[in-house]
Amino acid sequence: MTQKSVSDLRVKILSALSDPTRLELLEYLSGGERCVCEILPAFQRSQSTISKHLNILYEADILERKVDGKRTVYCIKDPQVFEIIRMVDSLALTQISQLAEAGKILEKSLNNRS
Amino acid sequence: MTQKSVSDLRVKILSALSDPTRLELLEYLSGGERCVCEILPAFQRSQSTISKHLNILYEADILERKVDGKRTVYCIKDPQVFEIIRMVDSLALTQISQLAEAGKILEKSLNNRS
DNA sequence: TCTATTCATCGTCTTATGGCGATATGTTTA
DNA sequence: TAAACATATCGCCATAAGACGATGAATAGA
Repeated sequence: MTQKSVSDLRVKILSALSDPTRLELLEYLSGGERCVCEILPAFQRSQSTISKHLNILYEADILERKVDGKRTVYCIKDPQVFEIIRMVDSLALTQISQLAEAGKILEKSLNNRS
Repeated sequence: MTQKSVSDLRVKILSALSDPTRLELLEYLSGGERCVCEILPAFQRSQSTISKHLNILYEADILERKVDGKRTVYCIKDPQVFEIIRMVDSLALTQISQLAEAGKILEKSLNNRS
């Protein structure tokens, strides 16, 4: 049973991370906890949209939420999530540099042709 | 420009990983390169579906593809992708154990109540 | 050359996702 | 208690994504 839960959670976490707005939200929250009214002006999205995104990250257990008076404060639950993102970036960078390398080789062979 | 590319690729990679079938495909391919006709019987999905999933992983630069006669062989391009998945699992496990911990505490307090 | 095999792609359907405005809910403040 | 504020949620639309069967294209073998 735990096995199934882990693979479900795995997909849930990865799905939550696979959206540009949510990645920006995480980056924004890397500076520490913020209430929604602070977050909103930093994003060019409607309040309902941001709220929904925050909730998706919360449901995936990536964000923590605490209600403080009439405000709701969100923060990163486990900074390990940034390690994941960094690894993805690292993979992406490897791909890009390989592409650039291929580009150079291609260019060189095109020049040699003339 | 590279900046935008990295964040695009980041989302592309994460999206590619956020599907249970594709994660299973990666796991299956962790044993080494396989042609599609080997992969198919291992999955209860139509040929077209598997082909599409493989293509998504290929487009995200996670899989490599080589045509060999009438076969197409897929393999993991960079094993670092498994590091990413392991980190996600680790995050998921932390969440589950925290949940279990909370469950115990709740149970204990319920018992104490009686 | 005809046939079978292997795989990608297309068309279609259904469901999921992201976006928004409007509305509901709870909380301070006047 | 009324008004203002802060958020979540609802209902809707448009687009994306996953699934399948059917078709297409390439290769291998008879």
